[in-house]
Amino acid sequence: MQNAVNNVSLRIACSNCNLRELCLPVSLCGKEMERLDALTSLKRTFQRGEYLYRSGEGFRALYAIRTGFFKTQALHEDGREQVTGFQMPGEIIGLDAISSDAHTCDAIALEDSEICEIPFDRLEALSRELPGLQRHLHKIMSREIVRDHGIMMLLGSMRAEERLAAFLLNLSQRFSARGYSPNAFLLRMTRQEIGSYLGLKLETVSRTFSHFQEHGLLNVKVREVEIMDMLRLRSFVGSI
Amino acid sequence: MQNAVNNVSLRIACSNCNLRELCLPVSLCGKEMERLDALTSLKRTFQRGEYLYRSGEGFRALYAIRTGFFKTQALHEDGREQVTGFQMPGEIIGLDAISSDAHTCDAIALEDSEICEIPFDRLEALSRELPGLQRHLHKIMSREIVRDHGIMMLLGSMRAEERLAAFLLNLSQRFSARGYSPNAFLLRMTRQEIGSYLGLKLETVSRTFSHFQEHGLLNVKVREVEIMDMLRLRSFVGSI
DNA sequence: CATGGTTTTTGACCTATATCAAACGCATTT
DNA sequence: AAATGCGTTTGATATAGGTCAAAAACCATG
Repeated sequence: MQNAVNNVSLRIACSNCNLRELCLPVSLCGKEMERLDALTSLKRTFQRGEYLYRSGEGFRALYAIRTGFFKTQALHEDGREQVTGFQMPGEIIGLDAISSDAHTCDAIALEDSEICEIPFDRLEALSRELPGLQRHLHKIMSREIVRDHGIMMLLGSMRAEERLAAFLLNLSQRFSARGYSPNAFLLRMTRQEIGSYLGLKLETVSRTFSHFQEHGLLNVKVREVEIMDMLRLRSFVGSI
Repeated sequence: MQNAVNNVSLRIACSNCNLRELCLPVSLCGKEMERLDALTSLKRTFQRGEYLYRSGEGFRALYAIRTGFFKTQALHEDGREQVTGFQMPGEIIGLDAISSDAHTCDAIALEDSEICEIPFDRLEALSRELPGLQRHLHKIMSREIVRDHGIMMLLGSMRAEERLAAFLLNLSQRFSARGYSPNAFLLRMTRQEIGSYLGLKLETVSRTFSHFQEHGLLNVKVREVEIMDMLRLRSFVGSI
């Protein structure tokens, strides 16, 4: 909602960023990492509700999330919007804009967040020199394609309970990879946003949470989720 | 279904391929195109029903479709399968495999087809030398991401009629870009495959075709489609 | 700590699409 | 020409999830 200009420049290098095992620098040696540092000097902070970019804006850079949480949403001309993803620290966002040199969706901070700007032409130039970086960039793009196929599968052939279970397990796994508990976490998004992402109405999301709670799979208290029975939740996904 | 080994090597270079404006060579000069030719010498033919690759197979190459028609499908462990795309000449397939060095879906010829194999490590090496090729490869991957977001939107928030209209308009536009009529074309896939792609059951696809025909939007005769009222069909997509 | 606005939950009812089933059409084989 | 088989169409019925509505919980603000 807001559009404040309280974006600060901070000096934190890839080489001592605690996300380097998840983010772009994967598999780079010290010397190479320094060169990546030189590209990614610009950090910016965003308050909850602020836009990182908007659909239609020119493409200049990819963004690595350092802290916080974002959502991306595509808008239909008729006003309908679809959440296409929720991004957390270490993930790269803006890849969709490469194809047309313009962003094709909005990226909005779901909580106060900090990003790291990666000018794309300089990233391309560096990746021509560093095969390891080049390969990793390709892997990141490919991973996004695989992720999208997973969501297509979810939207195309799963029932509401399976969708929500898959969503929660995915969040759990990503929190876990970042050193947080896989069993208890805070949802940063509304029921409406979860529903948009999963192709469900917010009431259905809410009801499905309640069902899971009734069956002892989860403890849900609005935004706080605790997974009580991970195995049974897993068996939900793809069990019919 | 079959797994014949009637794959022939043919000598057709990118430089004289009539798909060069759609495929990888976009924006390469003569000298550069020759170098790409050197990579893509292996062409193979596939009969209807043959697999180009299968989920789980090791990743070595991308494939450019020269003639024919393919589908890609992802399989769920429980046997459910979801068609993730239909590919036609000039399109590049196999991008999902980069992330894990293994294919994550099956690619199956829907009619007798011919592909052009592009060994990925050599493509990466060449794209380190040719910035134009590098950028184009990135655009191709990004375009795939944007395409997938479109399908997510379709699956997540459109009704059956909108989905089918969007699907037909997309085919129409792609046939048109290849010099074929945008108004009349042959469907290469079954109702079941269309349904899987659109998140609908085959009966719903069939009924929706019938509705469109009743309303004078289409003439459908099994696999032959003629679009009678393109504008009204367009107004269907995203009209509520 | 009262207020107003947003988000979530729950209930009652409705509809788009799924499911089940049968007939039909077209192509291939015998 | 009959038989076989797959894909398609159409009808009758069922249901998962949508819609509408109201209450409850939560959050930010003065």
